[in-house]
Amino acid sequence: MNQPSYVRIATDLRTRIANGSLPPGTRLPARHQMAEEYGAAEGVVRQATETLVREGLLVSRPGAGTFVRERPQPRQFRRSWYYERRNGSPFARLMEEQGRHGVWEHRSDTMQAPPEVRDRLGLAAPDGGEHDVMCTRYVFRDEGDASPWTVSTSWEPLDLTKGTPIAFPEAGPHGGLGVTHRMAAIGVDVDAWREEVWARPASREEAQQLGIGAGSIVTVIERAYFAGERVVEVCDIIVPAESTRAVYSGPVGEERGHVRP
Amino acid sequence: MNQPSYVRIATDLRTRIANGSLPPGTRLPARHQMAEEYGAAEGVVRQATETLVREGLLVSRPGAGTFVRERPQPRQFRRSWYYERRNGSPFARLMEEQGRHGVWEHRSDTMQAPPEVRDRLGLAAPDGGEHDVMCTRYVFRDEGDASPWTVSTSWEPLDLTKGTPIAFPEAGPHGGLGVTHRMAAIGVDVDAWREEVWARPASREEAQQLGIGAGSIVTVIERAYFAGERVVEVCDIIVPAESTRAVYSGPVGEERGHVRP
DNA sequence: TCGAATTTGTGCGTATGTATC
DNA sequence: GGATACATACGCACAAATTCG
Repeated sequence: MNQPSYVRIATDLRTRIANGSLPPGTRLPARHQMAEEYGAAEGVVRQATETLVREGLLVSRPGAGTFVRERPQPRQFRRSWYYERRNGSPFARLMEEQGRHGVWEHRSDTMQAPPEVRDRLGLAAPDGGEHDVMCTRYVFRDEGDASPWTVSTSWEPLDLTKGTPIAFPEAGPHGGLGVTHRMAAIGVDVDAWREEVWARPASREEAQQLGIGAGSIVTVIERAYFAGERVVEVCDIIVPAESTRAVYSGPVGEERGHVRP
Repeated sequence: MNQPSYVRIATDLRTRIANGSLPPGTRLPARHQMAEEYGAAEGVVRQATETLVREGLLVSRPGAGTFVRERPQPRQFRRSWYYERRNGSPFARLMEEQGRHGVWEHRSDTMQAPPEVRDRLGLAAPDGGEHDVMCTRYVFRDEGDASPWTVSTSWEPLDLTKGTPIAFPEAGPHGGLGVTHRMAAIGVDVDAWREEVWARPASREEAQQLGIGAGSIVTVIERAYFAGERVVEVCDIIVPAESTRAVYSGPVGEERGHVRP
């Protein structure tokens, strides 16, 4: 079975990265040079390196070169159900558990929810152009780390929070605390969560924000928090797929309620 | 802001697919024809269609053409913690809940566990070439559906199951039942599970098995079942990322134990 | 500081092999 | 078997970013 050249080259590079003969940070020879070394055309080498860029093993920077990626310690993004109802920020807590120090930036704006978010929040049809959600964008980082852990976007319905001290998630007396904490402060009892996990190629903007190669893969976690039947928050959590694993765990046993279809 | 041609073409195709003017099953014009229509080179059109193939929107078949993908109903792969400890096969049950009918093929072999599996199962160093795990490969399908939901590979340590009626997961009186059921039959009390979720480009073989385009993305779910501190099964579950979402949900509350780091 | 060399990203055109119809 | 279409491969050119003397 004869493999295409670009697959052979990709495999060769992959093994040389794996066995350490191409350590992180190494700059690969230029395209034309590798083409000569492998006895192949430049386009073929390009296909091979693009493959490894999508796999997260290489990064290319125009004008600079193609580099073996500095692999951050494998990141564990624990998503366990027992997390909330504790003090402090959930992300800060997650990082502390791994001996890291979490920091983040955010920006909150009111807006009219786009149709897809509307649907997830169970909002009625829009009333003219009126703003009906608080949208907050986050970038979460480990203080010592160059590239962020995740970029996230959260939406909360204004009919719940407008005029309350928690309307802005990161401001006021409960600023920066978890959703369940903040909601409890206005008498909303968050009793369940639900997350849908999938993956897709990163957009150009996401790849840049997360410091990953163009076209590489992001894991998408779509979270919802519930108070009874009411959805009180939804959030899109975007993480680089090749360096971060979402970890779920729990007991084996009978159904105990609090599960959303 | 001037975008590259292949991005423009990809965006154009994406919107035409989204708004229904290129319905599922449509065959796109041949590359050389599209190149003429867009006033671009063939290579550029190829870049554009390859992008959409990776996104799961197109499939190309050599000699036949490039087609808008028949989008299966969005698949929900529920992974909730309360699933087990019920009668029947977990997959059959999952499908029933969605009004489908699950079927599957399998093949079991004893083998010596590869290092990575060894590590996950907590096995000691290999003893010569002796077989120490039962490896079972599955293909799970919806009876009415062309492409499988998932291909999975399960490993169970033989020092637990060898010589017992459950040594072959799909044979004997407990064949086809869930891991917790089968283990209970030999007195092993499975009390916790843990899943790591991430994603990567599909291998050629996986893409073919799952009926997705070359280079498109698979979600990987690495599952472990625990009996106390002992890992009694590990399983790699591979699903097409663009059509399947892993769904986790649970209550909000305090830690209740049964969680594995 | 600036300019020259280098490198990637993008684009063009062509040719051949192989699968499909 | 012939026509068609994609996969692979070759080679070239230019713009933009980066590097380095």
